[in-house]
Amino acid sequence: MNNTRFAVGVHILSLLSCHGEDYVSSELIAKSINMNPAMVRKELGVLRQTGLIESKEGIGGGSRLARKPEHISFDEVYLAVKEDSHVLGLYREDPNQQCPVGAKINQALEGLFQEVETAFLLKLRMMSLAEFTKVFR
Amino acid sequence: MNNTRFAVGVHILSLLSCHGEDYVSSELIAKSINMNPAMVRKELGVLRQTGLIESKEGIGGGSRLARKPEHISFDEVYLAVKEDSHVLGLYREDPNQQCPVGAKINQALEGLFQEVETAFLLKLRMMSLAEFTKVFR
DNA sequence: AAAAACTGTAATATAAATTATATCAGTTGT
DNA sequence: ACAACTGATATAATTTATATTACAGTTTTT
Repeated sequence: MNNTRFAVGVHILSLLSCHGEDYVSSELIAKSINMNPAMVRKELGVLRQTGLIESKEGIGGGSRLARKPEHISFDEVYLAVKEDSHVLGLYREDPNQQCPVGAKINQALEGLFQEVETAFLLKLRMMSLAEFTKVFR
Repeated sequence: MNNTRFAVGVHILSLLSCHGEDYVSSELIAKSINMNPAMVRKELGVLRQTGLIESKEGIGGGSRLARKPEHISFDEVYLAVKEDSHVLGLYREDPNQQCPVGAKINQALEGLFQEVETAFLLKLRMMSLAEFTKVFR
């Protein structure tokens, strides 16, 4: 995760949260983030697919939260944007199988990564969008 | 963290752990990881600066653990390799200060990131190199 | 004291990931 | 029919990560 996607996701959801049930255009969102509207729409697509937001086309269209911010937690946001990345990064592709460590390192790392990610998600699950957006009011 | 540095760090430390008090050359390490020796030495430099390993130049030289693996935990490894990256990624550089959300988002994200990272490090601190390397024996 | 086996570091090149921009067809309200 | 939107795609620019090469400096051995 060496990108801004989680930050962007949270920014988007915070904005939508602040706009209640109104639909917010990608252009308005883009201006707030200072980001290209096309990229915002791409990220909106991801959030929509995970069921966090809903969008409407045409005049007066845009996006809004699919649920109350009380019921949106950050683990969902993370899972939506993480794709195949990992909190602890990547593995090396082909460690030396002749070496006792090289032969088993990736399997061992996978276990470690899994365990850490589980704890990590548990922490994120405890944090809601509603709680987070209090700062903006 | 969209790189292999944590994995590489753990791989190096595991190898050293398996070699007890012997010095292990960067070339041997590089072969195990399947990585260029110069890059390995660069990473060794980072681990050395954090006090996790010690190195010796010249013939018969190389690196070894500075402490027993029982006393090396993964939060140290993470802190050594993370540099300025963050578990949850990066912030956007200049959100719109005219927007109530844009004006405060980075400050709010910083709090969130901090809290998550603290929990994350706590989890890593509970995992020792000694425990991890059991798989290799 | 010279050779050999190492490290430490820097410079440069290549590859991959991230972000930006431009474009346009399709939808919906007026 | 027009205007304000979304959704999607293609392409470019930028940044980050990885690889490679080279060489001066250190330490042991002969």
